[in-house]
Amino acid sequence: MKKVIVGLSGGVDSSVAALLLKEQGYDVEGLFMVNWHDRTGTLTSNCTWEDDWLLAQMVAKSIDIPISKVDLSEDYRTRVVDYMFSEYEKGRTPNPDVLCNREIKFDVFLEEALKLGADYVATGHYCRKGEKDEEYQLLAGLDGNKDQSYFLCQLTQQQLAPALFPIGHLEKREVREIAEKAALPTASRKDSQGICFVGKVDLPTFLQQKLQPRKGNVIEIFPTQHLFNEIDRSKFSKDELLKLDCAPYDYSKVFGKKVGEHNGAHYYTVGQRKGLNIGGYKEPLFVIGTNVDRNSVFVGEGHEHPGLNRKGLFVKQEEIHWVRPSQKMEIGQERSFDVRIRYRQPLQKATLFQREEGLYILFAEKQRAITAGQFVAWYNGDDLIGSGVIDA
RNA sequence: UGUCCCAUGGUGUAAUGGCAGCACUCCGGUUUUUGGUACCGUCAGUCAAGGUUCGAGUCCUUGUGGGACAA
Repeated sequence: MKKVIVGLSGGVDSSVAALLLKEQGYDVEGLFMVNWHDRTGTLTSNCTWEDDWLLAQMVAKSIDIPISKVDLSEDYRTRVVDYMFSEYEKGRTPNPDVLCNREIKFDVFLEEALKLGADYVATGHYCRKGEKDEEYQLLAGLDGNKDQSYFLCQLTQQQLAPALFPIGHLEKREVREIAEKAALPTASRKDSQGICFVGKVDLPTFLQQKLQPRKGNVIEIFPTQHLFNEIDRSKFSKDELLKLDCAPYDYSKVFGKKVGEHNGAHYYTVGQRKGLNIGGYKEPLFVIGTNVDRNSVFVGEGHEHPGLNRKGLFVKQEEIHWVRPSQKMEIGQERSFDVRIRYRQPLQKATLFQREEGLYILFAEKQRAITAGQFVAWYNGDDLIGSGVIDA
């Protein structure tokens, strides 16, 4: 009998994953991860890992599987949280949960599970595993509303090999129903939110552990800025145009009007509306850029501000990751994909251009708030082909 | 100093003498395994003192504060 170790989190999804595997006849064991002890800046003070551990144990008992726990908080701190601070410090906006999957759940945790003699490792992610062209596929979950493949966009073939996603073909509603029928103690437990294992935090407060507040100016950039003028496209080569279309605007050298003050540019991210403390406008102000060296936050009025909507983005060569190595593009090649730049975003038509320095991604429609440090993932329909960190 | 104009939530603005409304901000909530977005909701105002009127944000007087022109 094949042995599967399930990452039981104390939530409904991993509970049902374990239950289904058990019903399918696997030798199932639960393994609970402790990744975070600190509560600094946490909003849900009553929601600590102890509660989750208790729930996970109750679930294990309920479906009659052994369970143990493993403390990975050391790795979580160095490989997820430190990365988070360092990215914010550089003025970029990281995605800790993508890192958590790559570095913890499908790395350290996976190793632990294999040490315990597991043939497979399962999680409660809404995504599916397939096989094609002699490699594993990471497929979107069938519940289009819950699809979590985006969070696994950095996994490798080696990480995918022992993985099982028992609930990827189900709708959230069905998962809850299964949990209810089996009377699992997690059946009606609220879905988790916020940074996984840390929870919902007030980000500026959380970041203040490492990043000191520093007063700086909020500067409004007007949509009439010459920066936004259409260029004469006949004067440039195709590759020059590609670079221009995929480059961010540089606001630090153009005229802008000081409209307020902030406590540190590194606390802000592109597309952000709340927290600027500036009123009196007809339409809301959005952050359209930050500069941590000058400690400036650049804002623009309204959803349609040209600085907020861009045609393309760039991923550095060393940041490109192919979930499906067979699909890797050659230098000079261009291909169409379905792309998203954030969780739950409907897939966007885009063309990828592989160049020596990296990947240029040009969208059919302008994209709102393209953010450095976030992940871009490209799909072929359901099939997550690759991903990378947005450089700019 | 003379004349004129203005004063409404934190901000920007509406209201023939007849229930002070809208937008932005803030705060709270919903959605969301990242940040962010979106959606819903609450709080909050007629510069001060008198007067006219059934009734004043609105008209009159004075004061206070700001702006413009004049020298």
